[in-house]
Amino acid sequence: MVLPVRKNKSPNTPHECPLSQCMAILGGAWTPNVLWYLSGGPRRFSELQIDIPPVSAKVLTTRLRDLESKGVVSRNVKPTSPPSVEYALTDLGQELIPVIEAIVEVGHKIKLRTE
Amino acid sequence: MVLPVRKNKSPNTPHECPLSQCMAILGGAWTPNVLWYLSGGPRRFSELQIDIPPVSAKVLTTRLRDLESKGVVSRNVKPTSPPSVEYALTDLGQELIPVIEAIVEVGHKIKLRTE
DNA sequence: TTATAAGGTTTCCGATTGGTAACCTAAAGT
DNA sequence: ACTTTAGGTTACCAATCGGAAACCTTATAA
Repeated sequence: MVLPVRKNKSPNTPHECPLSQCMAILGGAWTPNVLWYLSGGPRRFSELQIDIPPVSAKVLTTRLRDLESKGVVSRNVKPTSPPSVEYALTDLGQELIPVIEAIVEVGHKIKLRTE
Repeated sequence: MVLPVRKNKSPNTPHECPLSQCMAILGGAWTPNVLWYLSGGPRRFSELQIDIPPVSAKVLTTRLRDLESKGVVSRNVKPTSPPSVEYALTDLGQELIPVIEAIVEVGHKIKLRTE
């Protein structure tokens, strides 16, 4: 007795995979963390380093540049001395907040299970 | 004029980072896709391969094993010949659905912007 | 005049990923 | 006798990732 493969599509068939679209943004190391901290308001480079101690300067720079090029984060150089740079979520970035919140919420539930 | 670093914590301070907890689950390649298709009901190995054509057998196996060990997915071998194996979301896995849905929704919005 | 600050960049390197392709088992169909 | 099927496993390989540490600039403060 051989089970036939159900050739029908799964009920959930994304149209050209929005999942991958979005995960391309969230994918890199520390990306969700950066977005989370920025969701609390604009934040400077050195402040993000304090918020997320394990992130290296190299990776933090890379992430912020990536997010900027994707239109998720804005970069604002203030004419102080030495110049300070403030990062903030763009409108598109704001749209990601529900995702981050959902992730955080599940993270809590997972903790409750493992404890 | 030197800007003082705001030493206060960001308003959003996760308590021992549920973000990382959850991202540890969602992190691997194709993981969100697998969860998405499983959210439509139980699905067999070969069916998932059809659902997600670019995933290799090796990676799909790895993902499913990972998810199983994390209690997100259940594995059920049916006594057919050759044996067929059905994967399904556990209760914990169900809790991830809102996250996946949030990701999909943002994916759509991103598409609208880039078009 | 030397140090410090902010916000990086660059180089080097090892670890982790993920892909390809070959292989495996046992039973059932042809 | 041979092939197909389901669900993998294994070995090998190249690319990518991310961490550590050193370095850079320019203006002000000590």
